[in-house]
Amino acid sequence: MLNRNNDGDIVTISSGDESNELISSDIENSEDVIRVKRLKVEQDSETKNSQQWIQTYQPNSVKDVCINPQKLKEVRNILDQMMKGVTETKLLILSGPAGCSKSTLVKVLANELIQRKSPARFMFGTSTNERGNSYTEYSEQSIEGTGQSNHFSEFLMDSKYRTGSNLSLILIEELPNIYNLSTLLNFRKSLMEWLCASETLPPLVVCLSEVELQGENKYQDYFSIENSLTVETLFGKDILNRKQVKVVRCKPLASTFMKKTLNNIINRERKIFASIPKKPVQEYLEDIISTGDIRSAICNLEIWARQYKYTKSTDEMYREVRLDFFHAIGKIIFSSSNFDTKDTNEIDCLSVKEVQDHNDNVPLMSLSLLENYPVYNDSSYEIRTAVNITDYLSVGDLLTPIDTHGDIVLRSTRHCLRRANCQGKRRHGSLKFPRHFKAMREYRRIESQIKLYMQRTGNYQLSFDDLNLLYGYYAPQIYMKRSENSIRAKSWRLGGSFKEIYPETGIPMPDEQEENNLPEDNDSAFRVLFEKLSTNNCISNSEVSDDESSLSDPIDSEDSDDDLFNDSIDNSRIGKLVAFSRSQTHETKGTEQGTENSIGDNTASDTEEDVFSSDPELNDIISSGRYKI
DNA sequence: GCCTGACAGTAACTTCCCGG
DNA sequence: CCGGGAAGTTACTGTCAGGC
Repeated sequence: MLNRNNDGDIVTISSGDESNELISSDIENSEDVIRVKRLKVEQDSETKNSQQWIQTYQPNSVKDVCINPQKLKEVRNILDQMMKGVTETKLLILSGPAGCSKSTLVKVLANELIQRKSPARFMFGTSTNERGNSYTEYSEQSIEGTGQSNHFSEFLMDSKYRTGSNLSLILIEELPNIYNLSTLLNFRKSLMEWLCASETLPPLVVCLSEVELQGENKYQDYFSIENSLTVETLFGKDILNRKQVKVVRCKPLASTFMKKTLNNIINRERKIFASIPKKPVQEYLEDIISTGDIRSAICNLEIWARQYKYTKSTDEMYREVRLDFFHAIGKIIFSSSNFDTKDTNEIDCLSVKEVQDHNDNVPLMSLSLLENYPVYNDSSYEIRTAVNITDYLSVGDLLTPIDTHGDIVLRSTRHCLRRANCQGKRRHGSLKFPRHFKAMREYRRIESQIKLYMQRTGNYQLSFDDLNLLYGYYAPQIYMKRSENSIRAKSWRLGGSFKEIYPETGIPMPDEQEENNLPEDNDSAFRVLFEKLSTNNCISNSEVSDDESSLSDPIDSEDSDDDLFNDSIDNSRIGKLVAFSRSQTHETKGTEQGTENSIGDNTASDTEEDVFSSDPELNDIISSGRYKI
């Protein structure tokens, strides 16, 4: 109802939508009510805007919790029995990765079960604070004036009396400093006392986000709470073996449940998502859903959606760059259809000008024209035309330092094709992607895989080159070699699964499904691989397919959907890779060792390396500064 | 002795169907 | 359209036998 403060302003009104209906009709039109309504709307709007989605969409009921229904059912049954006192279970341990809705589920279930048990307590409760009494959460700051190691035991002592009409679920999400031995022992001792107590106790739940810690020694030779915070290392076998303890293990959330929750948020935030095309939203959803962490997924989705209109998806920009680029090639090869009404010379001039206005990457344009001029009339023209085009492209290449070299390349190609002696109706083949694009796509794909792998394993110390070498080259070798260091690696790896690697073949690329199948843990293969890298740096099979058909694809709809396609050349990285490859090649030649066990034909690959390292054209490109290193 | 693949069992996930 | 349940699928783990 309405109250007034000393100034006569209305300051409170019953919360909830129903409250508005309670306002009597005789004051419906008064200024006060209008003012109150406006204030309430503004406050709600401000509160909502200032809150993060993770707070706004925090589940209030069990049906809103993003979790496997079977898991929900299991936990609900256990908690229900604990609250009714019909089970011997006194401690429920919920373990699993972060963001799998463990603690949210417990809090919501506590509200539901205790509310059902004693509804009178909640009849007059209107604020979330009052409703929060259904669970009591441990916090290191919750008890003042107590030594740190006694925090927890004091908390449990106080919690013992939260039974009967004062019933509360005791939730431990925040742990005391269990890395201090005496605190850990006190923690276990307090729990053991709780389990052995004869009196009726409130339900005690510990939510543990299991983590594998990565210290300086990332190859863990031992298993302890210092490197693995798990149910076993935290509680110890004495507690876990007791019949009063129940452990429920949760897995990362399945995509179906996360998709449902996130789509619900997208629906409710339709104002923000209205300006974002559906496709990037769905692509981003798939990306964040794969983590199995609903909390970080909601946070990431919010940041992504709010920033989208300013930054846009980089993938989309790449696509636009690519499409513009291929339109430009088409305008040079076939001339632009925009000027069909004009005479031929004018069409050519305008086509070239249009391309020049929008593309300044002349070397890439030259390369693309070189690969695509044969599609004009399916190469059915005099050989002289082809010779002239390649000559002009070469001249344009030589004249790179001159500003007008792009003009020469474009005009001469258009000029030659315009004068090509073609009989009958002209028929054209499909334009092809330059191998540069294909190579960049592969480069970015591997790079993103490595970044993901580094994120997952926490191995930030190793460089991109190191990881590429480790997982693209040494891992399959070590695996295939039946030595004492052989490792049976079942998990995901760069370059494809091991079962697809054969001694006589190169390293296959992972297929689309496998790309998403990332490893959960850092496997011990890293150790052997790292040692291998530091003692035996050599590359013998860095094969690059020269098969033009494999590198140049016709433009089709399938390629248009390729998100990883990108024209951005990271010159510094290319320079580093070239320098790295060369240094490895020289080392290999100098030491003539370490390649006995390498995959494939060493002679052939060595020859390729020699050709690569002594390529005068490449030297010229690098020394002329066209690829700045 | 080690590696590998086949097989079985289990748990979790996905899909489909049905009723409200 | 949504929720619940059943059935099918997938992933993971452990065991065992055969090959090197």
